[in-house]
Amino acid sequence: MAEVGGIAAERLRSFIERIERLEEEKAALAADIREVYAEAKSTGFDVKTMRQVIRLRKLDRDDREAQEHLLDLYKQALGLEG
Amino acid sequence: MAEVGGIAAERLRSFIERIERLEEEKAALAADIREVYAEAKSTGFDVKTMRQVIRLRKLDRDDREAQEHLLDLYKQALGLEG
Amino acid sequence: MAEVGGIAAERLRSFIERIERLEEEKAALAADIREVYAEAKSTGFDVKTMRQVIRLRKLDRDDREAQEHLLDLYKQALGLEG
Amino acid sequence: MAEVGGIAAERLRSFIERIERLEEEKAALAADIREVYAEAKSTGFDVKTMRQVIRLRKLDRDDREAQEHLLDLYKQALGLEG
DNA sequence: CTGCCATTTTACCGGC
DNA sequence: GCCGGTAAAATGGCAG
Repeated sequence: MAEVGGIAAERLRSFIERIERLEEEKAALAADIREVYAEAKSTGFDVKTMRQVIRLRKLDRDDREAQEHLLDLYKQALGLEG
Repeated sequence: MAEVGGIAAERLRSFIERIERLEEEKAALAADIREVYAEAKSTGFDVKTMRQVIRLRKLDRDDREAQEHLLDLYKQALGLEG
Repeated sequence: MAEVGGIAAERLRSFIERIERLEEEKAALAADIREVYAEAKSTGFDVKTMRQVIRLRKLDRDDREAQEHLLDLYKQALGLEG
Repeated sequence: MAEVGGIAAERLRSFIERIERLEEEKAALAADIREVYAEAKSTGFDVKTMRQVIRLRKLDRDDREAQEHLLDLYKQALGLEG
């Protein structure tokens, strides 16, 4: 019985389960991250500040990526790197 | 008739209408922005690149703000600026 | 120096700044809207439900506008109100 | 130089980097998930509906877990399976 | 329990 | 006219 109501049920089930598995791993990582924050906090660090630092470093990274992306656009616009 | 089903109908209506008014203005601005892009495009500029430039400049601004916010947190953490 | 790398730099800068200015105003309105929701919430209204109401009213408005637009088309086609 | 301004700099750096590493892995998983959705979509499935299904299945799982947790509490309270 | 922040979802806009 | 990607809105989760 590969088809139910015109839907390839097995295929769908496979996709769903792959996603659920990945979501599970993602949730586990989120839990790990929370643990690290908790550990840092119990060591006396300020979580709010840590988050801010991490956000800032991420902004820097994003900025660099955006710069590179922009450069690519310019190259493209000028017909370089063909 | 200030109350309907336990809800302060007039008060609610007022909030709703304030929001709808603001949303309208916001939509108008979005339309203006689209127009500017269209004009720029018809002048020969590449819209995609323009968007990227604007995004980049915004990232810079956000970065600066995050820096300042971080500085504030540090000050706070050190008990400065009482 | 009106041209850099074949790009009318001043013209571009002008477009960019117009857009950024408009974006700023748009962001300010978004902030206003958030404030109104916050106020409504602190008055005891449920924000989520308010959003639903607003969405529905917008749909209604869009419908009416579409209807009116259609009516205009018909009138035009029939040579009325020319 | 283990201390800067009263902050155990190395320790902090270590926490930050652990978190960033974990965030990176989390982002990678998010990308994987997006890919699976994309693949499913290109196979003809409706992504929005798939998300709904997954949300529902998660609710079911959470319910079951809550039930089981409650059961454990009861068992414990009754001195069973100690 | 409240407010804030991240993530997710929806809507829009440009390109093909 | 549709698709893909990008930005905005909205919801949910976490810290304080």
